[in-house]
Amino acid sequence: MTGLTIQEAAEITGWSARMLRYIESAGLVEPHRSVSGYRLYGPGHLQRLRTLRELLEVHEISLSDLGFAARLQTEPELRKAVEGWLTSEPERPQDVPAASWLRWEQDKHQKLLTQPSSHKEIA
Amino acid sequence: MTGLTIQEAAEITGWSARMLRYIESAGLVEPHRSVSGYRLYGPGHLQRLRTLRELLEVHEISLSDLGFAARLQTEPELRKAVEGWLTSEPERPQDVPAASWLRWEQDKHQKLLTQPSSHKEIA
DNA sequence: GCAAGGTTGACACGACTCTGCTAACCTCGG
DNA sequence: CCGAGGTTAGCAGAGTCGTGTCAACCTTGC
Repeated sequence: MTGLTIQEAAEITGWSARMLRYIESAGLVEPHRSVSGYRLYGPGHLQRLRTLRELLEVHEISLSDLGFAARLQTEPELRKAVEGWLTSEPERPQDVPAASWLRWEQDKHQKLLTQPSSHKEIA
Repeated sequence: MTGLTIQEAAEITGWSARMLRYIESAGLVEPHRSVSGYRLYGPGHLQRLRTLRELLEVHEISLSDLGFAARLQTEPELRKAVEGWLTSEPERPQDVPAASWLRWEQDKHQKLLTQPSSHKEIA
């Protein structure tokens, strides 16, 4: 009783049990384990799972994106390199109206949303 | 002569012509165009392409990652949301030793490196 | 005017993502 | 002890990424 089982956690967070395991494999939300190996989700985990859902849906990002964001936070080298590259304008600043890659980045998620995923009560 | 053709640019930057078009479609390096539609790469573009190469290889990131980083810079909402999520510890701070997702994020690139891509003189 | 090389569009392929499902096995509660 | 439900491992299938290649057509240089 030091946490909910994976099925319970799944039901109240809206993820499937399968996805909870996947998310764990990605290191994003890692529940405790009972002595016998059962996953035990505490309130903090549930909260984190719910906000994760929010985050991904609202901003149309992927788990990989989040993983990369994490790297950006913990690898200053990387952060500097990336920011440096992004802010150094190629030729003329007006060339890229800050919309092309944005389009691109969002298009690839656009398609994901059009496929009717079984549990996805966004509508 | 206001820029190199795609083939020339490809040769001196190490990308393939195909990839230059792909990179352009991602909005990351967009050359000028001649009246007849030929891509014209200037010194700035070449520089950007070289550093892009560096960036991706050294830090093992993808074009999508870079696209996401760009979004982070221009969408404060997103940035705040992501940073907020990442810094809110799930239960105990020691749970995730800042290595799991890092592993995960790098593993997926690890494999990419093991496949012998035709032009990739990293060795 | 013709070969070399540019343009877009499409197919293809392997690796990876996200997700469901099934199998074989372990654990818990009554 | 037995059924519900947990665990891992793996297949599967649609979609994306990175990349090559090929076709059909246009442009340039000589």
